[in-house]
Amino acid sequence: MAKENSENPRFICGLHATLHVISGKWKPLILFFLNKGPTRYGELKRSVRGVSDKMLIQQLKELESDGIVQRTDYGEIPLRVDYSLTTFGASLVRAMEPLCGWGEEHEEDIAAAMDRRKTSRQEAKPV
Amino acid sequence: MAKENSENPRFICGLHATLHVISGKWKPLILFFLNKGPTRYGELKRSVRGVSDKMLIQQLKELESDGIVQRTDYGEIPLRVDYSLTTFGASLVRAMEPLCGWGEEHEEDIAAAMDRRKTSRQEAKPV
DNA sequence: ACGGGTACTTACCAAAAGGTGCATACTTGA
DNA sequence: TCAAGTATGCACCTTTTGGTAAGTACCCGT
Repeated sequence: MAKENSENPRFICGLHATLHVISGKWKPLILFFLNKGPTRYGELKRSVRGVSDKMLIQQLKELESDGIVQRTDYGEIPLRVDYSLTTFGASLVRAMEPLCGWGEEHEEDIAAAMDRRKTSRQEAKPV
Repeated sequence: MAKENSENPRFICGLHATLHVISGKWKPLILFFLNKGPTRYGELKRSVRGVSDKMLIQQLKELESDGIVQRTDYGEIPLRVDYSLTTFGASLVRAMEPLCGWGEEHEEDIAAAMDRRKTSRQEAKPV
């Protein structure tokens, strides 16, 4: 039942495919900052507040292996690496814009709904 | 460190917010089918192949609490319920379209990248 | 009365995602 | 030499998510 990926390794709709690329707790943030231009690892880490090294590296690697971001090692004496969007990545970011817009417009409703769910979960597990 | 949601309960960018609404293993699929029109529970279950009752109901409830879908109980003698997109939900689906398009165009690259990751994970844990 | 269909609900479990913190290897500045 | 900074790796653990399987309550046809 869990192995029917032999016949249809593809997705139901394109969104399904896209979500595999952009979902991950820090990916939208990373994409958001990289969209502003190439960013050094440490700089990125300071921008994406709250992310740990492990998570940042992990998500960057995934984005890299998906061809969304590009890692550049300058091979310089004091370690120097930066990350930037590939052309492919830039096209993704462009396609994401309407969804960003929608999210911005309805941020409050979404936040309210999230709070509602968070609250009821807390009520379910009191102590 | 994990409780800094007191000052900024909002999101970094709209995408961040949107992803909270559409991420969930079956949500894109559900949205995809509901976009075709109101659908009865059982019908939806048969459409979204492989989903269990628990998951389908759970995701529908979340979408409902987010105001994306609408549950209609016809109160008829043999139980009859259907689900449809709200106006809000329809606007979300519209905003999702470019991302769907991007996903469709690059389905193969995405699938290839996913396979690459799946394979290396299997190699890492042989037995 | 029984099997099957409707729309769920629940308890229990496994897998995936994410978090913490320490370790590396190499640097520069004090 | 010691601390601090660069970019990463790794082991371990918790949280979240998803899956399995069973049960409920109602109805219908046989």
